Formats: sequence, structure tokens, C-alpha cells
Amino acid sequence: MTVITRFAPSPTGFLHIGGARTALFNWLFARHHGGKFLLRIEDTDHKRSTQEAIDAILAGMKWLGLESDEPPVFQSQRADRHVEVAQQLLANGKAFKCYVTPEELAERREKAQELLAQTKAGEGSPETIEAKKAEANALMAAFRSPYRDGKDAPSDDAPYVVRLRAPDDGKVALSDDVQGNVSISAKEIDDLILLRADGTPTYMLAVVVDDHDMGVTQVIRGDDHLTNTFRQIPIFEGMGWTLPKYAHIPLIHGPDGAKLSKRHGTLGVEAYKDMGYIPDGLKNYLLRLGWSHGDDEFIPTDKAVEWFDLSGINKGASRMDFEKLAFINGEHLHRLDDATALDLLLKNAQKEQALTDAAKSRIEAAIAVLKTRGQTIPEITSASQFLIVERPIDINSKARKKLKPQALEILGDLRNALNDEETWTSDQLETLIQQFCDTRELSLGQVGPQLRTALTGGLPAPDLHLILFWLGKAESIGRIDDVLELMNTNI
RNA sequence: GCGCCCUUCGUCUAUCGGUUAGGACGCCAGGUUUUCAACCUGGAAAGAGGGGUUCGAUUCCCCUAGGGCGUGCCA
Repeated sequence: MTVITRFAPSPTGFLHIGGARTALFNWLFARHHGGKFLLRIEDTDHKRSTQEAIDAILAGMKWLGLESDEPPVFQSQRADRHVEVAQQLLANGKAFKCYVTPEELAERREKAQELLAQTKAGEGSPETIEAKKAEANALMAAFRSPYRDGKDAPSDDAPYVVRLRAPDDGKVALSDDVQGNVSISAKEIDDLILLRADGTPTYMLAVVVDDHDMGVTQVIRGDDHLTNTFRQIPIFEGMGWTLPKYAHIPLIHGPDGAKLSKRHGTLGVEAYKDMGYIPDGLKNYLLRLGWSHGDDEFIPTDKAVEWFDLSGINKGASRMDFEKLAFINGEHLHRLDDATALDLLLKNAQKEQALTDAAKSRIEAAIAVLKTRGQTIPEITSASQFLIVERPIDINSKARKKLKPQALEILGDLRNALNDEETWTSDQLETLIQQFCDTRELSLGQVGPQLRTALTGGLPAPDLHLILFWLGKAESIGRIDDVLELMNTNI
């Protein structure tokens, strides 16, 4: 049987980091087993679903390279089928019509809360407190409808919902691929609503029907759904369907250990894109959050596909750590192919300022080195700033201190040596600088700082011969002359 | 309230009864050095607490504490 997984987000917001990881795990599992990865948009709640959210989720998945193997299924478009299944359950006695109103239910809950508050306040004798507590617990227990055994409708035209008749006793057991064997007693399960009073299907019904109809063999979802699974299992059983395998993965918490807040977690993946992370880096980080393969840390996507398994998933929740994300992102960025890196860097740089053609071609020449000088796109962008600035470049105050008269004298000589150089390659320039030092019996420390200052104005940059090479002869000599001239006029 | 799940360095994790409890990020120190990085070497840093089971527990069981999730005519 071919493996089929699915990612089933509800389009009430963008693709956040936890959803991205769930999608990743599903995608990896399907790829690892040569199966299919499907996408289902759970837009059953029309009021809260938006097209913007759908677009954002699709865009986020595309950016991460987690596209589904088939067009997305829209749950809202399958309502007829969901209703059909509910009717079947009604027909075979697994479900029933329930005339209890939402108001009555709310009343019941309120009463329970009130009773509980009273017991906390310690009103009355120990006996009455115990009695109240027991009553409250009974009220708080899983809801069993008075209509579950065929009680007559209050009136012919009374509105009703269709509820599943929950198992009466015993246990409902689940062998979860991550959580292990888990079970709860049947009395914890309520008679859940399948069809609302307006006839529309609920989420609980829809997931089960869709997972079945889509042929899903392995459900991988957040462990916030673990207890829901016990409610869903009776639906499968009521229809005589075989259950998919389940793997409930732990949730991701914020750096402070609390729930993901607006500040970090609820950020959509596009926010991570904007922060300069790249898909492989973010995926690697997300994969390692809760999953491991021995001591491996750097895991390219192809290795992830090869290695991924459910048994490597942890049961405990993990926290978001931006430092480690940055590090692992850097590892991927450093290995990114030059063309892609160049494209990303250029796009990022041009958000701030228009680049001259000269600057662009310098960056292109330097990209293989530039991409290694930071962990995110903005970092390597600022690391290439020395190639972007135009003459006469600013010399920052720290760099200015390197321009002592004696240093400038040496710089003048070096300038002439460079000007005489006809083979402007990085190897040749490296040799030239070395020979310049050797013949004058100078250390690089006596020659380099002022040259670096002239060429970069104090901006961070790699080795001197590389800077000279990327800048080109004319620009290099020009920048040196600017400094020599400036210092002369200042004297 | 009730039910379910979770708990190894600050963080992510390895360990599947016997280890000096390993690795990674971050941090500290040293090295390298023409700026900033990078890099190299070294270092500090953990089994929530209490009971069991066992010749032996981080590992298995129970309790407590802490955290999470669920308990909707939301998904």
C-alpha cells in the first residue's frame, strides 16, 4: 500500500512555524516512503476562513519546497459528502438527532462553573461542598445527550443537531507512532456533533471522512489533536472504515517556554523569509526541533528524506531558539549555489538602495566569498557593502586612525606598485603585496591597515588581494588616490 | 474541576539497565590575525523531587511538583 500523508491547515491565518514543521514532517514521511503528500484546506468555518490565508499558506509551502502532489482539497466543497456520511450513521443507528439547544448547554456549563466556584469559596458544610463538587463534576463530564436512546422530539419542527452516539463503556485505545499506547475510558467521550443545527458538517466529521476518502494512511499532526483522536475513532468504527496510522508530534513553544506568542511563533514563514533565512536552513532547523538522527546537525533536504522516520521524533515540546536557527541557516547559506545566493543578495540589497551596474558586477565576482560572511541574507548584504559604496567613500573614525603620515607614505608607494601591475588577478595581487612587504622589510601589519582603510573606509571585508581584485584596478587606485589626496589637503 | 501527554547542560538533543552521561547552538579562555568574521584548541554547564523494582537505574513502575493539550453547534 502506498503511503499517503496530508497537511490540513485551517485558513484562519498564515502558515506559522508549527504548521510548517507539521507540513515538513508529512512531506518527509511521504517522500521517504515514495508515497504521496496531500494538502487539504480545512475551511469548514466560513466565517473565519479567508482567501488571503489560503494564499499565504500556499505561498509559504511553495517557498519551503513542500508542495503537495495533488491540487489542494477544499473541505468546504465536500460538505455534501460529509452530510451523506452523517445520514448513513443516522441510518445505521450510530448517530441520532439531538434537540438540546446551545442555550441549554451553556446553562449547564455555567451552572457547573458556579458550583465549582462555590466549593472553592468553601460555602456550607463539608457535606454540601462534597455534594456540590460531585454535581459540578457530573455537569462538567463528557456530554451525553438525553436523546441518544431515541427520546421523542419536543415538537415536530424543533431544530436538531446530529450527534454521534459515543461508546457506552470500555476504553478507546490508540497506538500512536509517537506517543505510544494511549487510551481513555469511553465515558470521557461526549456525543459529539456531526451536523450542526443548520445542517453543516463539523470539523470532527469532516476530518474523518476526508482522511478516509483521500486514502490517508498516516496522519501526522500536532499533539493538540491527540485527545480529539479518541472522538474521531468511533466515527471510523461507525462507518466500518479502517483507521489510518497516527503520529501526534509535540508542539513548538516560544523561547521563553510559553506558548508561541505574536512576537515569535505566530510569525508566518514569509516573515522568516523576510528576515533572511533560506528554505533549507529553516527546514533543517525545524527538523531538528523534536527529531534527531544520532548526532547529525547539518541535514540537507535529500538527507532528511533518506533519514526521516517517526521513531526519531521526541514526545516533549521544544522551544524556538533563534541563535541556533541562524547558525544552521548560515551553514546552508555558505553552501548555497552562487547563482541563487547572488539573486537573493541583490534583491535584498536593492530593497534599501539602487545598485549601480558596477556594484552588481563586483558582487557577482565576489559572491562565492560573500555568501560565507554571514548567517542570513541581510548579513551577507551588509558584508558586501564595501563593494557597493561609491567614491569618494566615507572613512569611519576608527579607520581614519590608521592613516598616520608614515603609513600614508607606504600607501603611496604601494599605490604606485599596484598601478604598475598589469596582471590584475587575485593570485598576482597577493604575490604583489607579499613582495612589496618583503623588499621593504615591512610586516603586513605595517602595510595592510592603511590599504584596507583606503579600499573599504573601515567597512568589514575579506583579504586585501580579494578586495583589490573585485574592485578592479581603476576603482582600487581611485579609492587609494582619494585617501592620499584627502590627507594631503588636510595637512 | 476532570481526562490525556510531557520533564537529560541556558537551548536543541544522544543514550533504547552497566558510559568519565556524548554532540550541537550559545557562553568563557587561549591561538591565528590587515578590519569584521570565520577557523583551531581548551573550558564551565544536565538526568525536576521523593519512593520503589533490580546486583545495578537517566533508562522500568508509583507519587508529588511544574509545563502543555483537550474538555465548542472552532478547526
